[in-house]
Amino acid sequence: MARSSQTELAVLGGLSVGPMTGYALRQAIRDVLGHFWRESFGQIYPTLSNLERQGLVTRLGAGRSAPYALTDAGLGRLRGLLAQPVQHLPQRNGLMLRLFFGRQLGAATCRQLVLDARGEAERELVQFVVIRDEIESEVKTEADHPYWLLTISAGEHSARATIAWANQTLVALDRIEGST
Amino acid sequence: MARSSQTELAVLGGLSVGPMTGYALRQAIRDVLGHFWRESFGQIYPTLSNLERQGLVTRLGAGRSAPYALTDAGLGRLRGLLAQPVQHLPQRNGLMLRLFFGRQLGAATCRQLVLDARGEAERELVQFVVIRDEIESEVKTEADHPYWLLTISAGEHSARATIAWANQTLVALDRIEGST
DNA sequence: TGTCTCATGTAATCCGTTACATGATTGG
DNA sequence: CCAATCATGTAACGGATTACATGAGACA
Repeated sequence: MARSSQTELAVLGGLSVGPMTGYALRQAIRDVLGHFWRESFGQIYPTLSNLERQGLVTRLGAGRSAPYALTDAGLGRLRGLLAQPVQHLPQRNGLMLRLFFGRQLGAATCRQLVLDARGEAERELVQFVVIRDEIESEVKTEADHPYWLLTISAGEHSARATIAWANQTLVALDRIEGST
Repeated sequence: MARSSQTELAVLGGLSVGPMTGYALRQAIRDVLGHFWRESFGQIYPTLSNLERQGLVTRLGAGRSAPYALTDAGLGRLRGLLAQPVQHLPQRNGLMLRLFFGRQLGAATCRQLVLDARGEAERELVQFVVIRDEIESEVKTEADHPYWLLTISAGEHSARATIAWANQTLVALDRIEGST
């Protein structure tokens, strides 16, 4: 699966929920998929043009703000892409890199980094509750909702793991600091 | 902090542990930092040449297999880079993207994806124990070790969180499957 | 009228992987 | 002497961000 298909997948998937403009699509990806996905305008618009040329999406009506919608062919392509093996992204974690070379950085600075990471995880956790409530309280319960909640749950598990690790790590850093 | 500095950081950091050839550096990054970092030859060699031109690293001896070593200036630069704010990488999680659009994929296929993810997390967990033992049993206990263990601990927390999430998710998928 | 948000696009640039090319060294 | 590993590099390509450019519509 070529890398480009990853963006195609996100775009087609977004439109499978409902017709949208490119602008709204980008907002939806940022707001709803933001915890595990991101796309920029520079990717979304060329991809949409591309998909339109292939007949996988079409614009509902004319004019600048006409939303894009999936065609039948587009839905087929989406299902094909979803069935492709998951691509393992090159993960790069700047925090871990700094901690690994933490001796050069000093225990005190490492502490601050870990505190920051814990704070961010705590804020995320709050966000997840908000999103979960939004999904569960939507008037029209979409068939997609149960799946969406699975990804929220993953975010919650991940955030809680980060917080637990951070607390342990702060203790460990105290020991390191004390022994120098 | 430019993106390129991220590779510089990893290279300088690697050499802060000890002199190495580019080849060995790549292996070390793959084997030791592999859980949260990756570099390819195409990045490492140009970066090393670059750093040598700037006098931040130097080769010990002549010849093809002469290892690179940090200079004093290089160590300074490393400390400077480490102190820069952590760069938030564009995270893209293909598994989550598929689950989010899981209705199009079908609950059974989603199940398999989650099973695969759990299996991988379990294998990682075993790996972490092996690495932890290696670090703790090294004859010469390096001052870096306590910091290395912090990153192993993060990996363990993350893997355990993935396993717990997967188990919950498998139950949830059964419910979804049952209700269709 | 002016400003904010909506909406679309493009060009420059950077980063990173992959594939290719080359040759030295080591061990069987 | 042959194969595998060590060791270094480069060129092509693709993907992604960023900044720039443009303009419509809403509303105050």
